Amino acid sequence: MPAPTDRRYWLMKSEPESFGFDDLWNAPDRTTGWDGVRNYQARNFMRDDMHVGDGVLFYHSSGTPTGVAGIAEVARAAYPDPTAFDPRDPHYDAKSRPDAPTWLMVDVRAVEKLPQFVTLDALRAEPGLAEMQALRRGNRLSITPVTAAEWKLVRKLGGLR
DNA sequence: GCCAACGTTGGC
DNA sequence: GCCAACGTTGGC
Repeated sequence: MPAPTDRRYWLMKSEPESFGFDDLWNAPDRTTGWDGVRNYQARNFMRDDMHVGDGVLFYHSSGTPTGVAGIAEVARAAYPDPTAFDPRDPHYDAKSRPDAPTWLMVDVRAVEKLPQFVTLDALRAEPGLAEMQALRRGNRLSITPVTAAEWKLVRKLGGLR
């Protein structure tokens, strides 16, 4: 674990129809590999800024409702995403090679269930979250940084202290 | 280096 | 299903 002051926070999006927070909670070791990221900004966050122990807001996108469903953490730092090497995989990318991987992934572990699901409406209604990157208009990044203040507020909205 | 076309994301 | 927003691609 990094020192508390080094800990960073993230919001990571997943579509609950394919993999939701409950799926993570029920997974072996409550952990899964976050594969399939094919966006350079998101990759760079994983490669350059994510550390084991960082906090993760597990966000359900395209769900009913959308919002933060649970608390997770980074369980393994960035490593090559093998789905990019498999021609049969929907996330296959010929330009990513095992000797020079383009795409990376991290492992994420569920840590706490939220007593209350934090809907997108609830996030938008909170003045302290007005600047949160994931809420900015037109944002499509699947991984975005969250400040320590935003992290605390979202936890509080979810019924945690 | 510009920029139009295209594909994808994600809220509604 | 629609569509705004945005990243990527590729012709020039």
